[in-house]
Amino acid sequence: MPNEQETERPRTRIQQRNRDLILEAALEVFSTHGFRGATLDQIAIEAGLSKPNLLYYFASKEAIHNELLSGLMDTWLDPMRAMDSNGEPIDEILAYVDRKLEMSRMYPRESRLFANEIVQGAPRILDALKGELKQLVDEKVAVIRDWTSQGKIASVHPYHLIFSIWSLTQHYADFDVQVRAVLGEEEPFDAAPVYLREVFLKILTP
Amino acid sequence: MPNEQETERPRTRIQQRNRDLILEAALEVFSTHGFRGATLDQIAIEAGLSKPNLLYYFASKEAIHNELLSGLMDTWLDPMRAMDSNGEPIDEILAYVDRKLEMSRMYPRESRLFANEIVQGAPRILDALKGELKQLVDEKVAVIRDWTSQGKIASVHPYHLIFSIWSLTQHYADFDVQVRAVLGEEEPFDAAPVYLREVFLKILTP
DNA sequence: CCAGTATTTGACCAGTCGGTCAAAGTAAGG
DNA sequence: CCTTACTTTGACCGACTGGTCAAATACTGG
Repeated sequence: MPNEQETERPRTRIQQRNRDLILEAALEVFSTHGFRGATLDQIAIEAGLSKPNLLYYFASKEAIHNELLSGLMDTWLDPMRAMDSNGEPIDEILAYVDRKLEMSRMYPRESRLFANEIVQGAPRILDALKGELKQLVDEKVAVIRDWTSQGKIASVHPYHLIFSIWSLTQHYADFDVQVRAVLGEEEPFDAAPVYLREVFLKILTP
Repeated sequence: MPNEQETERPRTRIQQRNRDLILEAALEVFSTHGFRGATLDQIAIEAGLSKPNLLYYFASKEAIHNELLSGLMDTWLDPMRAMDSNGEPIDEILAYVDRKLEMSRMYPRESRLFANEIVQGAPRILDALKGELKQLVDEKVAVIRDWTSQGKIASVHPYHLIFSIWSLTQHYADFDVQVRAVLGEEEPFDAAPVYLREVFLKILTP
């Protein structure tokens, strides 16, 4: 049984392929219906496998969801980790905004998966938010405070600055339907990068 | 049968009270689990009524959800409607931001109800987004364009300006759990109004 | 080619889902 | 007080839920 030891990677090519198929399908379904709204049957159909076959590779519905979330958490925080405390402050933050927006454009389903989880109270990743996430944010906040005190960027509340970046970039993935409904034909991601760069430049310029 | 004609208001006090109880309970449940993740049994328990009794007042699960959404849509757009094209441009926009943020603080469940619906593809309110919402936004965008061309506010993409306002204000309701996890003890809504006012002042100042 | 292992699935299970219905209970007006 | 309309509910329905299991099938190394 391949799912007995969750920590080690699958061995065979079949296991690798099917786990990938399942996670891909699960991402699709979980991101559009939330955890409780998603069903194993849906995921099975989407993956082109039988339901018992899903449960041969993963112990439970929750196990699939957990795998997705924890696997994603790392990737998701990469753009923030890449902020360089030795770089030029404004450039570093603007580059972070760019990376984050690009992430939303490339991986909207991943963004919505997190959005669903957090909007619904984050019952399954609250620990990661209070731990891993908070730790990284605290670290970067210290860097931003440093930049502020050196007069390199305007004096803004560092935590809320970060919330702004998350909020504005993820909005284009999470609320994509609404944005498109309002814009009509116009493509959201055409003007968004330019607009956001402009906005954060104004916010950060001392 | 009180739910036969959906357009007219309930007559008796009992009907009024029970419909309110149900909608209140449904708001609680739908906003934390999304449409598919919510169950009638949960809503019934939350409302202190039996499940068949729910369905005596509302035709179906979807009818309850629809009633909530359409009832909310109006209230939700009020802060934007209140923008006065004859007022002082920057004041008007900043006041709109304030009202919107206050809305998120006072009615976080309503905000999450919409967030759930839209993140999940807005299958039940897409028409309202493309119609009512788009119309109102288009109207206000025209006003903003006017202000811009008069040099009263900085030249920013009006649609994306509005998306910013929605995004930043609703973030504090929809992602409340995450914001609190990162901030620790600090109360989000203490600094948020000040920060947002500061941000939009910078964005709008010509 | 064959034995042993990895993979797949049909049949099935108990619990829950949204929803129905007839019957019982309650309120109100004359 | 009694009729009539409104309200409530226990019992129930078929469909679906996450999950199990034994048997069947495919794959692999020797």
